[in-house]
Amino acid sequence: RLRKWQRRIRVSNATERNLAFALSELDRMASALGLPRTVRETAAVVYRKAVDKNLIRGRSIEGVAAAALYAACRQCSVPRTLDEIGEVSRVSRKEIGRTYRFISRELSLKLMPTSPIDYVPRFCSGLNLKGEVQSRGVEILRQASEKELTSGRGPTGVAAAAIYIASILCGERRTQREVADVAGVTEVTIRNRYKELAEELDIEIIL
Amino acid sequence: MSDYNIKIENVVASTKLAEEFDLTKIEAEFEGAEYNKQKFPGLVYRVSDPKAAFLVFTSGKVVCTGAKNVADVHTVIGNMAKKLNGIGIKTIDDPEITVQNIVASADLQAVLNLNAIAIGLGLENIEYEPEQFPGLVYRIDDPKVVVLIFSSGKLVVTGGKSPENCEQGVEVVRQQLDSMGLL
DNA sequence: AACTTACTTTTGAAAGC
DNA sequence: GCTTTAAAAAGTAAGTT
Repeated sequence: RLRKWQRRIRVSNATERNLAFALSELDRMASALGLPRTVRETAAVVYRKAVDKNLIRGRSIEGVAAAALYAACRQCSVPRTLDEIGEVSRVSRKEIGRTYRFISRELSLKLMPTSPIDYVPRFCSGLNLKGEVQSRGVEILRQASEKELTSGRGPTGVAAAAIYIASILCGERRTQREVADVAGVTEVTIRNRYKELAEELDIEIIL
Repeated sequence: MSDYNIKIENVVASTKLAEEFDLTKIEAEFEGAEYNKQKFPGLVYRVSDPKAAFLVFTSGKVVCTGAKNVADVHTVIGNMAKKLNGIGIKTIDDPEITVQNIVASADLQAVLNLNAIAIGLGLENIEYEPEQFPGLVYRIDDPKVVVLIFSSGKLVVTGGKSPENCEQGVEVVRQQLDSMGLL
């Protein structure tokens, strides 16, 4: 009888300790990424649901925490790439992606892939671009989506290309190198995407 | 009629050619054979007749990959047995060959909206993470196969045990997309 | 900017860590 | 889970020329 009690207390302590560690991990990563409180809370909710469904078995707390944060960012429409989450996590991008798919399916998160539009505000502020450029970029992305120019392409690359074009159209030109750096893609990718967008959307770019 | 250009790209099969193998001896006798026990427990051997690659194990079991059709699998395994006999290694007469996996490609000849397909097939039934990979992953239970769907309309069907499984997989996808008006 | 090479995803068996 | 094999799809990346 007493043994059973002690065991429960021990398990309870371990569970609480793990939860506390996970929450501090979430806080640490969220702080490093400068994420708002709402995202941290969303991530905590996702993590707790994963715990309630025993999804941590065979997985590291760090991995599930990172995956929960990745999912939370997407749910809150302030996406971070797996690479960005990976940079502040001690778990590899590959495992975060794998864990994300697992908890996403098990918790039925049903998240649509990230829209390039969701990256526009962050990328534009990183490039010190005004709201006008953001609006232009978003408009270009809306048209791109309608003309099937985003299927299968990386959201960050498409967003970067749209911003690159918008910055030129608004007379606030940023170089491909600058846009590539804030978006975390290569100049080659921006070149490929922006040429495709300009061509299909009949946008004339005068350099 | 409708031609989806279904093409088998790779066939993986397994069999047992002997009760045991001396991989070190085979490595010494077979030109190009690679065997690093600490790296991988099997010996790797490539042939170009019909092109294929073998993984040979000490247990006598063999895995054959890279063949372009089921007939070639039997051909290359037969050739392999003869080569082994050629260096004095006895092999089992009529080895039971099991096709474990077939990879095929196909083309629906239509540009696809993967976001719409993701919703149409149900987010809980698919995986589509363009940040990581450009194809949408669709797992089918009917013929138990996995289909990778690309925006170009090209498909990759894998996991099937027979060419028929692959064809059925393509047909299931075609029909589902068609019924949702996404083709 | 072109080329080439290479890695992402999926599948399956084998024997061992 | 990993290791090794092969193969396609399309996007992205990295190293050369």
